[in-house]
Amino acid sequence: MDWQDGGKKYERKIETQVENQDLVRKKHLQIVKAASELFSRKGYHRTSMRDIARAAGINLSYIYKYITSKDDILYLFYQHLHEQWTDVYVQLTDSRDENPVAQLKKFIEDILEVALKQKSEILTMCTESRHLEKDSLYAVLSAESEMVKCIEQVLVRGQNAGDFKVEDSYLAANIIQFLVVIGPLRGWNFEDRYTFKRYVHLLTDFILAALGVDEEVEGRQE
Amino acid sequence: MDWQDGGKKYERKIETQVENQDLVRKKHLQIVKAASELFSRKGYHRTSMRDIARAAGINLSYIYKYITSKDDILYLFYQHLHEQWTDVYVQLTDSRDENPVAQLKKFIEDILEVALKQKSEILTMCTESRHLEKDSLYAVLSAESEMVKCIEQVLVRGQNAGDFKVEDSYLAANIIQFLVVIGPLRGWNFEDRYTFKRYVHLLTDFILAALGVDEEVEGRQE
Amino acid sequence: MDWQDGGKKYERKIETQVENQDLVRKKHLQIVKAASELFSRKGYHRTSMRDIARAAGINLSYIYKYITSKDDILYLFYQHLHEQWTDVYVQLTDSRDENPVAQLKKFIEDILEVALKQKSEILTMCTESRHLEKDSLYAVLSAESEMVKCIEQVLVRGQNAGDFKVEDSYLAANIIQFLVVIGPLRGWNFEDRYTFKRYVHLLTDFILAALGVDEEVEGRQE
Amino acid sequence: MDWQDGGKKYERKIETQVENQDLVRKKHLQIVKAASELFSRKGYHRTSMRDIARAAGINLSYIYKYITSKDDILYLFYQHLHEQWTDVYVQLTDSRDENPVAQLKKFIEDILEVALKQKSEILTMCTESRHLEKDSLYAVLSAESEMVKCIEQVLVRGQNAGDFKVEDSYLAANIIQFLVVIGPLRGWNFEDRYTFKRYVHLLTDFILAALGVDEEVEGRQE
DNA sequence: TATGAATGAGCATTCATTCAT
DNA sequence: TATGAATGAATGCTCATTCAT
Repeated sequence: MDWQDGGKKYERKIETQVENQDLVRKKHLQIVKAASELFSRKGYHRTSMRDIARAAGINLSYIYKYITSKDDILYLFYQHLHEQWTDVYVQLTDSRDENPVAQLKKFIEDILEVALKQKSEILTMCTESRHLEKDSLYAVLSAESEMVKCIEQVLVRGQNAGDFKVEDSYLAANIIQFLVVIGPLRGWNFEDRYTFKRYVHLLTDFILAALGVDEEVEGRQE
Repeated sequence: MDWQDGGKKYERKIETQVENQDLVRKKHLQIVKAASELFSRKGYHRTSMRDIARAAGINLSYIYKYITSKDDILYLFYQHLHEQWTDVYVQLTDSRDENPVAQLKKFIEDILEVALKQKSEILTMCTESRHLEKDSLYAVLSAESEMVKCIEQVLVRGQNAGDFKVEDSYLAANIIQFLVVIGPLRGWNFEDRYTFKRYVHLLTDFILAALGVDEEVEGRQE
Repeated sequence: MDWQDGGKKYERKIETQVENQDLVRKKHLQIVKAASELFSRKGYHRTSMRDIARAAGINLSYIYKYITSKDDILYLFYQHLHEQWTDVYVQLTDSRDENPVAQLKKFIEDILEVALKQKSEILTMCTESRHLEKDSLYAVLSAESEMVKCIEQVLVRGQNAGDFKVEDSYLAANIIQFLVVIGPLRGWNFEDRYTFKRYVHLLTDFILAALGVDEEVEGRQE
Repeated sequence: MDWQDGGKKYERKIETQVENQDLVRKKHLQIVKAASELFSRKGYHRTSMRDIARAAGINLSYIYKYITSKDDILYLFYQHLHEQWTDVYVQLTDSRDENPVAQLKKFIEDILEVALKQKSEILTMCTESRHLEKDSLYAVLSAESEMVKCIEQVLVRGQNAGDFKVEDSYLAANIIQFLVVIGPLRGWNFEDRYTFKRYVHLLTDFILAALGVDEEVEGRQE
């Protein structure tokens, strides 16, 4: 089962009072954009529905035509972030004919690029996920679990091909998934210490070394 | 500069209306113990001062003699957690005559043991830290930064001794510090998939491999 | 002045934006049927316009072409109930040549039958009437007052004929009008304690006895 | 089982955050007095917690130390009214040695006097009772049912003594209980049509006649 | 005739905090 | 040292109603 199918399976439906699906999508986007910025700046709990309504330019009560509770917005926020990740994971899954090492390198670079754009959102994503209601949380966790599976598949293939030495591919996949968000989570500003390119290089090297890949040939340097 | 001195430097003072320092310490402990459990269960924002007072067995208004705001309690919570880590970092710093590889191994094992005990607190710590007020946040971040420095020193020593191959010791130290909390952060129950011992082994191997240590001699297995 | 004329006199006009009177009647009926059920189940205030619109199958905004405010619907609800009573009162008035005792007996039986059908509506009618706006309330009260007058006329005739002994026919008429709804108001389920027939018998006896009618001849029993 | 014992059995407890029972009673009284007036004037749903707080002279949030929800206030309102009735029912029960006819007469006079004082409250009581939450409603209904039992006992005794002719004492008791509140329920202002004394006389006569008491000796008149 | 989009005012309730003693 | 009484501001959410088409 790959990411694309798996992710859909556990998707939670947001109930709306408006039928027009285009409009729903548009308003959801409007809401989620406003909320993203606010959640990232003040956190979920310190952001009031009033704040969101104002920032989204939608009347407070009217927002409730498109969602049923504040939790929906948090879930929309996750969905929105995940959507931007999907491409990268789909590509990772689709490129199964390539050399696993190259595959993984590409993936790390791509996902870090996405993560760079979502810097503050990712922090929010990680810190607020526990405040999701049960259903939403389950949907988010299962989406994440699908992503980890994608990585794991690559590791297993690489292991079989003799490219990687991994004792436990599940843990390794989790660690990798975890490491690609370390930057936003620790609040690093890449201008301060590393260029983005160097950061990608260092993190890739760390991961590949951990997977037992002998990288000495390479001499990329800034 | 080592962890013990450094940590103190940036400590934020909590202003109390009570002089007796012993009493203050005692009450703070009472408060923090109650709050830890509540924060871990419900999160910072969903925990009310009333909840804390009740759980701590201290009159709500009386609590304000020992703190000035709810944020103080969150800060106390961090202090309390960090204190339990300090020993491990102090030991890491003190054992500078040992072989860096052994030193690091010991450190990882020790810190994972502490982290295991604090499972839910660590999750809370990571998810709620951003809700600290500016001063508190700064104090916490600088404490963390000191811890990272301790790790970095070991890496540098190991690098110089030819034990480690690390291109950037700062990033590596950060990653290690980050990885030792991956378990609580992802909510892993070790009973489910790994024994604690195996988990320590796998994570240690991953890190050592990333640092270029050739571990093939070892064959620890459960 | 009799019921039919009297009732019309004080009728409050519901202003509509639609001319076609047939259509208005049709929509009003649609609305009132939906509202009846909802009011009876949840009460007036807990029933939202949205609920009514949905239940009636009419677009929410479109409803406002046929009414001007929610209060109008409550008034329509009363009108609708009263209409079902009218027949009984008209018949009571029309049968002025009969023996007053027989007349009253027939009336009680008929009105209880209607009341049985409207069980939950009657409860709603009595409990929500005070929430009518001034004009509507006045219209409803005057309609009720006409009904009481119908009963009073019978009592007066019976008194003059020596069938009844009533010191104050106005109060007696009011009491009778009041007693015929006691069942729904107290929420009695006739299956539990009485059959409907026995209930009619008991109530009729009570009223006739109060009016000084000597009923000993009769021996109706279930 | 008599009213006093029976009533207590089903009493619902209102949970407070304040221990001091005297204070609780005092505040409850303050709240209930304000609420009575407001409920009677505007009805339960149109009365906001803010209204009540303002009228009671208690800070809105502080009210919640003494109650847990708005429904509690409605229940308090019933309790408060019922308390004023209790005396009359206790007296009715205690006077079981007297002549049932006299007993009943006294009861009707007493209860009408109480009802006169509570004119608008009684209307509210009857119209809003259905909006009580389940538990509260059950408590109120069982209290009412105890009152009816008190009346029924008198009827049964009178029946056995040959004073009353009642085919079904349960229904008769219910009717009597119902009739004593007819005045407030129909919104009668006694100044308009009857003096209070005459009203008592007329209603008493109606009830006694219905119970088959031959009243012709009496000639009370205004 | 009919509809979907939109609004402002209001709701019950909770909170961190302070006052008075 | 310790407590119970009290407060103001805010929160998520709902509602009757109107607008624009």
